[in-house]
Amino acid sequence: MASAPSSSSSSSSSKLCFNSDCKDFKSERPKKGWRLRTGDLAELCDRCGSAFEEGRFCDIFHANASGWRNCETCRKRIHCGCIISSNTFVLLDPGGIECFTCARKNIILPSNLPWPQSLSLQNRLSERLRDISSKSWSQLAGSGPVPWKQAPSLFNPASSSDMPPDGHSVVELPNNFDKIYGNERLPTSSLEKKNEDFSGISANWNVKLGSREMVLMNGMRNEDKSSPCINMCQQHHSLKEDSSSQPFGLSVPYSSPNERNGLIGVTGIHSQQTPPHPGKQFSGTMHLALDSSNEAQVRNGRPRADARGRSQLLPRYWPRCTELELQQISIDSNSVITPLFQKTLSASDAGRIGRLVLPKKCAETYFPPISQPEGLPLKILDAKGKEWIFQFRFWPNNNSRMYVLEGVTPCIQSMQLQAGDTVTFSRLEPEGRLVMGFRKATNAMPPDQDNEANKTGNGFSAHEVELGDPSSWSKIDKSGYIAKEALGSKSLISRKRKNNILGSKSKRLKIENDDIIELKITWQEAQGLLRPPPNHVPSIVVIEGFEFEEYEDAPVLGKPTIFTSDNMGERIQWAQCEDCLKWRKLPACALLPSKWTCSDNSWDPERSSCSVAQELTSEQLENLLPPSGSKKMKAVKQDPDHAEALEGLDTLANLAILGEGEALPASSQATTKHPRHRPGCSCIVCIQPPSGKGPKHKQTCTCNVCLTVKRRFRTLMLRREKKQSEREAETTRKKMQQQNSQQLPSSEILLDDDSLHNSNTGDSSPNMNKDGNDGSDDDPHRIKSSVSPFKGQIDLNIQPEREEELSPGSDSGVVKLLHDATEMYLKQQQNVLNSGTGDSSGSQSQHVGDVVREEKLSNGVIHGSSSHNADKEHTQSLPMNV
DNA sequence: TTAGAGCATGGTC
DNA sequence: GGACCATGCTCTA
Repeated sequence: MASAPSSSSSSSSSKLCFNSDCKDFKSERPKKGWRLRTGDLAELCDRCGSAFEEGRFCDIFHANASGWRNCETCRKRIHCGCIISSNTFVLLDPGGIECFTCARKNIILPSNLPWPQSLSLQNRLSERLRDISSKSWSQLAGSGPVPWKQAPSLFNPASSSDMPPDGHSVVELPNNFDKIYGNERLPTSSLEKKNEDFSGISANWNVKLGSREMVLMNGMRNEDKSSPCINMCQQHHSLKEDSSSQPFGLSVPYSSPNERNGLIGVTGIHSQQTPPHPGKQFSGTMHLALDSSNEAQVRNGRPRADARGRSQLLPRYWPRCTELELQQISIDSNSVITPLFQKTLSASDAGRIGRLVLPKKCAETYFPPISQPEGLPLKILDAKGKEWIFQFRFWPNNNSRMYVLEGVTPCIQSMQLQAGDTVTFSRLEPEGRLVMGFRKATNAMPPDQDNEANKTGNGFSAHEVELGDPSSWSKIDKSGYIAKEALGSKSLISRKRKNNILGSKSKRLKIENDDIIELKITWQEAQGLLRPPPNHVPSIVVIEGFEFEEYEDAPVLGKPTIFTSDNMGERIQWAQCEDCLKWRKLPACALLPSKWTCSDNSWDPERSSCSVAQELTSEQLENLLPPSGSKKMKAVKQDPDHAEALEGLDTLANLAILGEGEALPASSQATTKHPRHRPGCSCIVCIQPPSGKGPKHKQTCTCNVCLTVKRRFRTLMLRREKKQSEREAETTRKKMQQQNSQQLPSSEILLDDDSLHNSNTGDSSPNMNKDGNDGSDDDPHRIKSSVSPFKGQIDLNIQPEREEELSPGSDSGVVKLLHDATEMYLKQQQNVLNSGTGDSSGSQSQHVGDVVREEKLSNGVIHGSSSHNADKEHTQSLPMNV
C-alpha cells in the first residue's frame, strides 16, 4: 500500500506528485485525486491522475501490496488496503467484499426516497444481504485480509480517550469546531473483540496510518460519493467543502495508543505522536468506511454516520424512530436526522435525581470523550428545538465507568416522560448537533406488532418506520432509510428488547411485553373496565389529607357491554360473543370476563351456543350500537385539552392490560418503599416514581400523576355538577309543581325527572351497584365509606366533601392541584357552553345536566362496560388492536 | 431535615 | 465470569 503524504499542505506546497511512489512533478494544473482529510484533493501528476481517474491507480502502484481481495459477486480483484480504492467496494456481513459496481447493481438506491419506499428498500436490501450471507463463511472469510477501512472499527482502543475537559465550556457536537473535543475514540469492546482476529491489520494500520492525520477516507469521485462511510469528527476544519462529501457528525471517539489497554488506536489530539503537520491542527478526523457489518450505505453523497458505533450497541439501544419523531426532531428542514441510540428510561432515570444513565457504549461512541469524572456540559436540543444543557459525566464503577447525563429533570419533565418512556438521541446534520427525542411508552409497539401494524395498516403506529438494526440502515438523504436484514433481525431482537424495555428494577412499571396489546382507550373507559377481583375490599390511603382508595390487587378487565332496558323496563345489558360476534342479552348485573363467549352465557342457556341465532334484528342492533366514529375522536377534534387528557392514559391502560383477570407476573414487585402496595397496585401512589423520588408536584406539574389526578378530579367535578344540576332541576321541578298546583303534569318534567334519576344514580338498583360495582364511578356516596361495597375500578376517589373544604390558600400541593383542576374544568365547561349551542344563558351545571340527559335519552341506550352505568365520557367503541 | 453527589451493590446479560 | 447498569446507600452541604 502506498504511503501517502500525510497532509494536503505538503501536497499543495510540493511540486511532486502526491503519490509517494511517483517521482514525477505535477503539472501546473495537477490532476485531482482522492480526497484528503483536510478536504483537499490529492494533487497528482498527469500519469497518476489519469490512473486514478480510470480506476487503475492501485493496479499500477499497489500491485504488490497486500489487501487485494475479490468481489464476491463478480470476482473482480479489488485492492482493499489503501485509501485510494477504499470507496470502490463494500463489506459484506459474512465477510468478504463486493465491488461497488455489483453492490449498486444489486441494490439500486434511488435518491430522495420517501419513507415508504425506504421500507421496500429495506426488504430488498435485506433479502439481498441475506442472499449474500448464505454463502459459506469460510468462503468469504478466506477471501483476503480485512480491508483497512474496516480497521477503525476493529482497533478500538480504550474507551475513554482521556482528554481533560479543561476550559471547555459547553460542547456542542460536533461541528462547532471551536467547541468540540476533537479526539475520537472507539468503543473498547469492538477492539477487544476483534483485535485478535485482525492483528495483522492492526499492524498494518499502525504502520501505514500511524500519522494522526492519516486520512482514512479519501476524496471520492462523484461516483463514489455514495460510498458508505462512517464519518467522524473533524476539528478545526472548515466546512466549506461540499457537504455531500464532507463528513459531518459526532465525533466517534477513540483513544491514543498509549491509553488504557495499550491497544493500537488512531491517534487523537492526545496522541503522543507529533503531528506531522501541526499547522493543520487535525484531531484524528476520520472518515471511516463500512464496518464489518457491511452496511451498503449509499447516501447519495452524504456520508453515513456512526454505523460502526451502532453495530456495537446492544439492540435495546438501537434507535427506533418513527417518521413523526424524525419530523419532529428535524428542527431544520434542511437537516438530516441520524438516530444514534435510544434509552428506555428507568425509574431512576425519570426520577427526580435528574440523572440519566447512559449506556456506556453509547456514551463513549456518540458523546465526547471525557477523562475527568466531572465531565463536561453538553448541549442537546429537544424536538422542539429547545436547547438543554446537561452535564455529561461518569463515575468510576468497578474499574469501569458509568456515564450519566445530569440535570435532565427539567427536560424529562418538559417532555412529560416517565419510566418506561424512551428517549432517543439523534444527530442533526450537517450541524452535527445532538438532538433528544422521546417516545412515550405506549406509543412504542413491540417490533413484531410494528410489522403487523404496518402490514395491516390498522395500528396506531402505521406511520412508524422500524429502523431495525441501526447498523443496518442508512438514511438516504432526508427522506428515507435503507436497511438490511431489518426484518429478519427484528424477530430475534424483539424478545430481548421486550425483556429489556424496562430495567430489572423498574418493576412497578415492568410488564410482560408479550402480553402487550395496543390499547387506545380513554381513561374513563379504562376505569370503567377495571375492577378489583371479587371480594376485594379497598383500603384507604391518605395523601396530603385526601383519602384515596387503594386497590392492592390486580384489577380485572371486564368486557364492554351495552346497557339498555327491555320492553318491561328492566335493565339489561348486551354483550357480544368473542367468537361468533353475536350479541346476547344478559342481566344488567352480569359481570363478564374480557373474553366472553356464548358458551359463558349461563343466564340464557338457550343462547349459550354460538350456533343459536341472535335475538336482535339488524335494525335493533344498529340502534343499539354506537354510531361510527368514536366519541373519543370527536372529542379530540373538538377539544385539544381533551385529547391531551386521552394521551395520559398510558399507565392506566397498561395496568388495565396487565390486570386482565390475572395477577401480575412475579416480576412486578412493589418496591420496598411502598410496603402497603402490592403488585398491580394502581393507586395514585404507585403510579408515581418509586421511593418518593419523583418530582414534586407543583400547580403546573404535568406529570402523569398530576394529570391523572386532574383528570379524575375533573370527572369528579362533572359528577358534582351533575348532582348539582339535578338538585337544581329537582328544585325547579318542585317549584313548578307548586306553582302549577299539579295542573301541569309536564311530561317533559317528568321525563327529566326520570332521566335525572337515572343520571343521578345510574341504576338505583342496589343489586346493580353491588354486582355491577362499576357504577360506583358515578356514585359519589360510594367513597364515603372507607370500605367500599363497590368494587368498580381503580380510581382516585377523592371525597367530594373534602373538595368543598378546599381552601384556595392552602399550601398543600395537591390542594392547589385540585383547585387548578377545578378551574380548568370550569373553563372547559364554559368553553363547551360557548362553543356548543351558542346559548350561554344556561348555567354550566345545567348544561352538564343537559348533556347527560341528552345522552341518556337517546334511544334509551346507555353505553358502558359490563355492569357499568353510563359514563358520558365513555367511548362507545373500544378500538383495541392486538 | 433534605437534597444532591458519589459510591457500592447486586441483578442481568 | 465479567461487564453493564439500575438503584440503594451513605456522606455532605
